[in-house]
Amino acid sequence: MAANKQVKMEVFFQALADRTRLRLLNLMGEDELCVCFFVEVFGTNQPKISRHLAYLRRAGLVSARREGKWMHYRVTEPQDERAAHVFSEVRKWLAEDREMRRDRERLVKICCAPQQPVMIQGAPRPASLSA
Amino acid sequence: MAANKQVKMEVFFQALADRTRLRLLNLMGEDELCVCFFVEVFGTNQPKISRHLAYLRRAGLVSARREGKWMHYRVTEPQDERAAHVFSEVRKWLAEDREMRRDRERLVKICCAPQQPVMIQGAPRPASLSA
DNA sequence: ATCATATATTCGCTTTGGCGAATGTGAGCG
DNA sequence: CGCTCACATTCGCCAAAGCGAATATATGAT
Repeated sequence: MAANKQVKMEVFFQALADRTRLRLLNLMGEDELCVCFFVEVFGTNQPKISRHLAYLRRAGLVSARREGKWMHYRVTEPQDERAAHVFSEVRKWLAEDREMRRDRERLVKICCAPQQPVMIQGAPRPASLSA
Repeated sequence: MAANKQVKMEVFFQALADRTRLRLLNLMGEDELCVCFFVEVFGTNQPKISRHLAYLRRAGLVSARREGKWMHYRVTEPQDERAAHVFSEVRKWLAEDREMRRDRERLVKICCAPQQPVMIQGAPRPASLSA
């Protein structure tokens, strides 16, 4: 375990200073989520998503897990207690935003649709929606 | 007056994504503070301070008040409740940082010194230290 | 080994943002 | 008026960051 990898505050806020990254964090919620879902929900190109996820990873806000061809990303709790609390409050704030809500709804809709979009056929379902 | 100038989240975090601006916000604390004190405490050039204060102002995080030759800046509470809470928690976080603490100490030291630095002689005292 | 799929990285390009130095502005004073 | 003081803005310059397009990598299937 890293003894006390202190969160650099500017780096933390730089990571939050972009709408796409905020949307990514919002869509992850409490669970891990597969890259293809971000692409599908945002309706954007895939490299853009990957670049922003990489940025978040470098900033220490998310971590990634490989499962076969798929990569799952999830929010990482900062070690610093105060930072973790701020981060948590930020995410609650995100959840109230119009566009963020729409994103969530689209995720649900996409997952529950009888006919899945091509991109995500066979992709691992988000845990929160697989109940 | 604008009815409900909604806080744009990216703009909010962009404003926080710079160490100098974080230090400015920290040094203001709950009271208004005169520009010359920022310059003196940070030991930097004055245009740099003014530019960052202007940035914070454009982002809606601080407001300014003129008093003769002097300009006083203070933190502005966001209208949005959730935003205000996040902002408040961020500032608590700032207050725990090493450098931020040093800044505060330097402010006190400068204000209480028997021989004031030339720059701030005659400048209006910060309210929090004039008791 | 070849191919397809899922994701990551690189490449130009443009925009944004930070800096110090210089200059502009508004208030008070003589 | 002209001068000074406190502060703001502008000007080049450079680095960071965002974008779409193209390319690279890794895994699994055949």
